[in-house]
Amino acid sequence: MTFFMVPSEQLSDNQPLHVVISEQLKQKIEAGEYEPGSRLPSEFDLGEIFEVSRTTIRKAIANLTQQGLVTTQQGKGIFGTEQHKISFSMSNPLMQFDAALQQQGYEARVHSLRFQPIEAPAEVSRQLQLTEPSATVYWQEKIIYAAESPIALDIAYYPAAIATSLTSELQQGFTYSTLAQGGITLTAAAVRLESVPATYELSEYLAVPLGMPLLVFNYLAYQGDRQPVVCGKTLSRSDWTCYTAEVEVIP
Amino acid sequence: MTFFMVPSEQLSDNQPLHVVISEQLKQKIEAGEYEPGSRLPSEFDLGEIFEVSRTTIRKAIANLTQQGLVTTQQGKGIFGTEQHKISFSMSNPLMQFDAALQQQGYEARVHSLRFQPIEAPAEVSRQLQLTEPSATVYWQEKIIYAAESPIALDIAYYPAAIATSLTSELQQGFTYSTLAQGGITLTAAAVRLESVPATYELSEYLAVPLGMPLLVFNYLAYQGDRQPVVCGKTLSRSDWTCYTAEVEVIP
DNA sequence: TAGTGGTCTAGACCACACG
DNA sequence: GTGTGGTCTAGACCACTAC
Repeated sequence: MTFFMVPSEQLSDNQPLHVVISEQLKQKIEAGEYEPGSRLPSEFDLGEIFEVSRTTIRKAIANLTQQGLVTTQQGKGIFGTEQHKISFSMSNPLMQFDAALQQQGYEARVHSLRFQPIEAPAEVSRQLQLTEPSATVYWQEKIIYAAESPIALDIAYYPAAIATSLTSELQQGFTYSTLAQGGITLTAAAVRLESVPATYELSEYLAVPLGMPLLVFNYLAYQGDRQPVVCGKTLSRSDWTCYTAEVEVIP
Repeated sequence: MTFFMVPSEQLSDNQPLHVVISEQLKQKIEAGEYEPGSRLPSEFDLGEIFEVSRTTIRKAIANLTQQGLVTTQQGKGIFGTEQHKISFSMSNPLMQFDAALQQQGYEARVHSLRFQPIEAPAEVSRQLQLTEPSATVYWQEKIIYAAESPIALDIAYYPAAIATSLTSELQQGFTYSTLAQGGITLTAAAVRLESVPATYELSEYLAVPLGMPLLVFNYLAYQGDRQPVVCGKTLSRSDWTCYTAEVEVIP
C-alpha cells in the first residue's frame, strides 16, 4: 500500500533503529497517511517491513504511544489517536466544567467515587482555615465524563458545615452548579496549574497509558469575604483539555 | 541493605511482573528508602533480587521513568529524581520569567537558538492582526536555563516593526524586560495553558525523557489599546514549573 | 480458529563512565 | 578493564478480539 524507506535517512545515522522507525511512522501519521482512528500494520507485519525483530518494533510503537500519537488495543491492533480539545476558562474555575462541556457540544456526566468524612489532612486544614487542628472535612472524588470518555478526576475537600447541608446533591452533580443551588456563591479563587505524568492508578481511572501528561488544576475557592468553601484539584487528560485566561498586565 | 518482598503482594495477582516490581520500587522511593539523587541497584542486581530477566527489570524501570520517579544515565546507573518547582504568575505572563526565577533563588539565563525574519504563518498572521497576507515577522526560539538546567523553550513571533528596532536586545535577554527597556509596555494578554508529551526534538532541547509532560503556555500580548506586540508559546518542563493565578469569579 | 498485542526469557554486542 | 545502561535478536507462551 505504501512504501517504507528502510535505510537512507538523512540524520538517522547513529540513531537507534527503534527511533528511526518511530520517527518514520510519525512522519506518515502527521502527513495523514494513517487517518486518526485507522489501524496501522500489525507488529508482525511492521517487523517484516522494516526487517527487524518484534522487540524493536514494540519499542518503536512505545515511543509513539508516549508521544500520544497511537494507542494500542490488545487483540485488535495499533491505531492513530483521534484529536479532541475542550477549553475551560480559568475565570470560572472548574466550577463550570458542565457548562463548558455542554457549550462545546459534549454530553457531560459525573461518576462519584467517594464522598465521606475524614480528619482533615494538614494541608487541607491550612487551606480551609480550620481552627481545630483535627477537624472533620468531607472528601470527595469523582470522575468527569465527556461523550462517554473519562476526561478528569476531581478530588475536593469541603468543610463539614457545607458538606452536610448538601450531602446528597454534592454526590450527583457538578461542584459549581450544586453550590449555587445551595445558596453558596463563589466570589474568588486561588488556582495553580501544573502537569504530572499519569501513575498506574490514574491511568486506569482516566483510560490513558502510563505516563501520559495530566493537567492538574489546584483550586481554593472562597465565598463572601475570603471564606473558604472548597479546595482540591482536578486532574484532566491533557489530550482533551486546556485552560484559557485573559489577563491584565500589572506593571 | 534493604529487604525486597518478592511475591506476596495484596493486589499483585493478575498484575504483570514488571508492574509489581515497579510499584514495589515506587513504594520504596516514596517512603524515602532511596533518597532523591541516590543510586538504585543496577539492572543486573535488581534482576537477581527479583529473580526475573533483565528485560523485565528494564520494563519496570521504564515505568518509573515515565512517572518521573527515576532517571537513568548510561554507564552510571539509575537515580531517584530530585524535586524542584518554580512557580510563575499568570498575571504577568511569561514576561517575568527572569524576575520569577531570581526571586526564587535561581540564576536565570537564556540561550538564543534563532532570530530571523520569515513569512508569517497563517495562525501568527491572524493573531498579530497583520493586514498583508504574507507579511514578514521575526521568529525567535530560545532556551531558558535555571541553575544551569534547561527548563523551558520559548517560541515567539514579533511584528517586523518591533523586532527590527530591538534586534540585538531581543536576542540576548528576557522578553518582558527587553520590551520594557525598548519603551513598549504590555497592557494585556490572552493566554492558554495546555500540556503535551515531549517529542524527540523537545526531549533533547530540555534534557528530559521522551514523553515527559511539558506545560505549554500560549500567549498573545498587547500594548496600549489591543495592539498585538508578540505571540508565541513557552514549553516548560513540568517537573520544574507551575503557573499560579488569583481569579475573581464572575457569576 | 486465527490474528493481534502483552509478557517474559536468555543471550549477545555496543557505548559510556570511572578508576 | 570492569561495570553500567542501551540496543537488538529469536523464540516462547498468554490474553484478548474477531470470525
